[in-house]
Amino acid sequence: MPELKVQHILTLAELFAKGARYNFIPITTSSLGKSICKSQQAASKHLLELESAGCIERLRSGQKVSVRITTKGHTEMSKIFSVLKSSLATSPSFIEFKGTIISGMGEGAYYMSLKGYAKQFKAKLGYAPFPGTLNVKLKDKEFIEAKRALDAYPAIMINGFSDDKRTYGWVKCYPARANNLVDTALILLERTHHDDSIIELISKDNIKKATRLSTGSQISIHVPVKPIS
Amino acid sequence: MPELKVQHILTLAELFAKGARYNFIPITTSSLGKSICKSQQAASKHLLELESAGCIERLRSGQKVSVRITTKGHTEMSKIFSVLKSSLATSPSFIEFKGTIISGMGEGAYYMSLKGYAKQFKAKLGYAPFPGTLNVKLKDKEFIEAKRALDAYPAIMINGFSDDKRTYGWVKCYPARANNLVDTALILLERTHHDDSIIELISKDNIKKATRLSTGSQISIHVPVKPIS
DNA sequence: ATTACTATCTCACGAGTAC
DNA sequence: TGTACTCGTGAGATAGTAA
Repeated sequence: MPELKVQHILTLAELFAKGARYNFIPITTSSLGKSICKSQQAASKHLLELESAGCIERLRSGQKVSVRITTKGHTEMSKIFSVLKSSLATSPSFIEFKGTIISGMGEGAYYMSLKGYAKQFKAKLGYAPFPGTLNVKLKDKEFIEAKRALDAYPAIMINGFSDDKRTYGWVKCYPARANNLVDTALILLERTHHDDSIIELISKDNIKKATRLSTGSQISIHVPVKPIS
Repeated sequence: MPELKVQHILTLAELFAKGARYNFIPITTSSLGKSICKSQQAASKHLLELESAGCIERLRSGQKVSVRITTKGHTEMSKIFSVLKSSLATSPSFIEFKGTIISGMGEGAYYMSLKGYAKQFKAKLGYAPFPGTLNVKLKDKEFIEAKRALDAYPAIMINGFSDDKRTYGWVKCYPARANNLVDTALILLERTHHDDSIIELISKDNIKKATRLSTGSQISIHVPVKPIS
């Protein structure tokens, strides 16, 4: 944590902006006050405090006062800057879901086996999924929100299609890893009868077997995403 | 000026660092308090204020609370960031001197005409200077400091030499522009009898004539320098 | 015009505590 | 455990003013 007082940050930034890093810059406390949206008195105090903190130097020639930022002032500012920089640079490399396995498997199997989907899965995911989806009831609102967030990320699109009877909606696939053990894909469906708190997973093999999990078990799903710039 | 309160900057930065930009992150006010070196109460208030400012959203699931930074929060943070960024990026492209022309011209002429200097001037500056230097009395301490600052920048070096009688010191030349009118060079001498408050200028032609200035006139000298990274 | 002192006010913070 | 209230203290701000 930088030792620069937070309320001095913008004042020091203003001095930098005025070019006071490398030369003594003539400045009045009232103009500085206006720049930082504070009173003349506040600006005066800031300068006094920055000076005694060793962040700036002042030169007086009679009435006029000039200010220059010291190396320490520069260092302190850089510290703050890099804290903010690294903060803003943070972007997720994955989105995590936690929940409980619920029944499922029945209806999903029907869809997975439809040729219109199966062919695309094979082509785009590299495998024909085990016939059936694993349904997971999300534990918390937080994960329901995460599901919405995930929706904004690019996915592998499985297109919808029609047969004689009806039309089938698209499916968005997000390759993921369940319990850090099994490769799977989280799927978002164009049309679903599930509520928001349920997500579905598909996999090459039977996930329940592979993870030795059964209905009621806790499961965590780790979905890698490309950081948004 | 950003509307984010300054004391919230580090708190928001901490939330960013925890990854709260893209997902709801579970966080307790006491852990947040520790992170920002404040009390649990302060952290709680910061969150309340950031929330009502529209910078964050909170989700409660019973006991647990999760926080996510909104687009506005991101925007506000970015504003602060770019203020600091542009401030720190500021570096001088020139150093300015202001002063009064004083006599001079006499002694300087002698040195300028010495072959040991004249040859180097011709080779390194591209011209043989008008025989004589223009002496400028700096107006303020600020400019005396600027002179010291200038000394740290790379210059065109005119080497010292010896003849039968004595040795002559080096001369550092900084190409400059006087009154935004005449190309000149500010010179710093290894040995000088002048005090700190006087600088000397050389030029291809007679500066006084070119600028129509005479002893006692105000003059400003603009010395371009390469920004320090 | 300046800077910076004193007095006053506001509000940020921490302590204690209810829920 | 949590969050967030009230309240007291003091830092940080402004107003007025001296130099």
